[in-house]
Amino acid sequence: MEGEIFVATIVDVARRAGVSVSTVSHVVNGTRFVSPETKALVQGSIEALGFMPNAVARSLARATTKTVGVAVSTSTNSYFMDIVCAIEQACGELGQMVFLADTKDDPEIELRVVKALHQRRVDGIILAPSADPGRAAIRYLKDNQIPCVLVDRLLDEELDQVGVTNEASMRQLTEHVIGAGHRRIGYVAGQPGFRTTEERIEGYRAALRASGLSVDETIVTYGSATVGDAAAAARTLLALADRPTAIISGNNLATIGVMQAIHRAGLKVPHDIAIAGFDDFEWADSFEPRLTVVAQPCARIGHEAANLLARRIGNMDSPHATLRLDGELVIRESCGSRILPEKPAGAVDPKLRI
Amino acid sequence: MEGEIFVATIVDVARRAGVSVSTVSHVVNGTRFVSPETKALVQGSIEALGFMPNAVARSLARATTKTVGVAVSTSTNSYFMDIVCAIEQACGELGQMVFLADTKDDPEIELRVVKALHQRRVDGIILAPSADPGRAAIRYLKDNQIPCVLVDRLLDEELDQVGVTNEASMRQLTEHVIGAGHRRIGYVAGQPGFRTTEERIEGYRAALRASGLSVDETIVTYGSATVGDAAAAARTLLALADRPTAIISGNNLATIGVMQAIHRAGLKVPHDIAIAGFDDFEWADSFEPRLTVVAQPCARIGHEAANLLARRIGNMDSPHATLRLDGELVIRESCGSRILPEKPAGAVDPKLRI
DNA sequence: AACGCTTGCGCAAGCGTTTCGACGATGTTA
DNA sequence: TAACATCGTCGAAACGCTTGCGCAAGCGTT
Repeated sequence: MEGEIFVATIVDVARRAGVSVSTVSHVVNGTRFVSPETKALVQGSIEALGFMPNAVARSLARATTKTVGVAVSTSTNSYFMDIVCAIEQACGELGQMVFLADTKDDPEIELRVVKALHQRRVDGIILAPSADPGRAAIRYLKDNQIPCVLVDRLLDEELDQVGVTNEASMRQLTEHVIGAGHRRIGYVAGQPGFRTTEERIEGYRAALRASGLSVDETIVTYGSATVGDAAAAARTLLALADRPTAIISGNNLATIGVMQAIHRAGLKVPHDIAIAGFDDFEWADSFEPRLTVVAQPCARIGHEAANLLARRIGNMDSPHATLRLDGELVIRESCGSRILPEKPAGAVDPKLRI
Repeated sequence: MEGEIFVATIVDVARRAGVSVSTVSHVVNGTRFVSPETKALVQGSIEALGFMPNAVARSLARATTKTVGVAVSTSTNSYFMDIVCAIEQACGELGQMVFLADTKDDPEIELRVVKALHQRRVDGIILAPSADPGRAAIRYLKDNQIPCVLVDRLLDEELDQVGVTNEASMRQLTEHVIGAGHRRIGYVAGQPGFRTTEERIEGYRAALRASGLSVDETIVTYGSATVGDAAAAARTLLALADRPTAIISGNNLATIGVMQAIHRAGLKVPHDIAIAGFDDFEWADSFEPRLTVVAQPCARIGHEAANLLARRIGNMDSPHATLRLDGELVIRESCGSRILPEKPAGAVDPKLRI
């Protein structure tokens, strides 16, 4: 092996080209006119030495890192990874790299990673905030004027945020279940403590009320953080004397948990019980029960978040935006019927994959 | 809004404490003895100013960033995200942050992101190499002596690598299928061009041969990069006059594709056809067909990769290691029988979730 | 011929740390 | 009491880049 690898610096390039360091910098960045001859000289030198500007030195000098931090709970919710990928993609197009950090949905860890990101001088942070009553991380971000955008779990804060129309989407989903003939519909919520979770429950309630159904609080379970929690919640629902004829789940984890309970109970979907949930799965088309769900536009969420952040980085006092993207009802067979949602006759929504 | 937020630097801290900058540095880093009084003084000053060392300046001075890059194909294979999360976790414990970069399994992009990572002066890179015949990215890594470890797709290179025992695991899976009574077993491989893919096929072949079965190359399809590809491959298998009675898939994407084709064909698993695949799914326990698979130890893969990288960063000429971790056969019901793999009588492997 | 403008580039002061060498003020020994 | 370690601290040179300022040469005016 060669002992120490030589990595060329800008002064090596300058020396070899017989020009000043600043000239090299200017040709590298195109920040000033340089005569074609000199430019060629410099480029030749760069080529010859395999020079590649040291990004950390550049960051120090420019006071910007072209880096954003993404702090989400990777473990608890696989759907975040779809968003993360979209963010990565969008950031790449904006010339940014992304730091991935796991909050584990723990306020303490959340604060820690936000600080770590700040210490690394990221240009901005995209955060799926944890259920922290003290909102320590948020406060930290605001106190330090760190550009940031919140995803998924929206807050009543003056911040950029992007999420989905939880209430409307869940309402639509619930209405579909009602339309399939169900009158006694249980609910297994996602992680407790989030507005997202509340809004979805609210959508569920609203749909019930709008259909003249009363909401029986004994069959809505508030918040399960894991698949196991959801399974347990569903189990109690299934053990009820007058068990619900349908269960709606508040997110992908809850859906899996509910199905686990149903499976263990030896029940068949949709014959014995109907189910529907928030969040779609790539495999949902080919496995039984074929889930009827509302799908979140993960790609768009990530994209919008990245772009909002870029805007905020560009201008710290542009107005704050909060985007609500629509979920998409994907009707399959887990509710027992293949009824279309009410629509102007004949107009089959093309977005509606049946 | 306050106009410009003040962020304290080390000189602010020093000034306020009435000591030199170097002393502050030494108390921050514990790099030299400082008298208790002075230390207290400095710490008070740090506290008061909310000082937090600028990581980019530190990186420049120390010539190390405490950052590793993870370059994988996020889009094509969700299982990578499990590995990424494990890497993130392990790196966190090692005091490293991780840059996430998507290679899209495109050699050109791969090289680009590796260069970008290098430009950012990451301490090391964990790479799931693309199917690049020229191995440009690998060459770049070696030429520049960048500490790196390869995951999943192993190469015949002098590098640290971690993957699974593809051949043995697939052989075990195939033997299980054979044990379930199948004699005509189709194969739908994962992404073409990877050793991983080849090894799995080889395991499948070996199992067939070991059981005295001949391998009919007309029912092994080599490589499908996407769910759609796999579905198409499976479709042709299903259209055969003497269609296989079982299909084995080479990775999670292929599994979904195969199931898609089976579902579209109106076939029932395992009644009409059996299936088994590489890669497990969190939901596999509760959805039909309940897939029999070999599960990869993603968490361990990520963990080992991170630790190998840390070792390599610490010592550029420690010997190269390539780790092969065992997959775990998870027998469910998609092969039509609930036969246990051959084991010493009575000894039911506890690792074997049935 | 003196003047001023443009053009293309170099100088050097940052950016916020780390770290090596040195330097007084003590305490120890001869 | 002089010579000498030891101890705690400080000064300053890196690290590799950016960028404001200014300079010299070349040009066109009067």
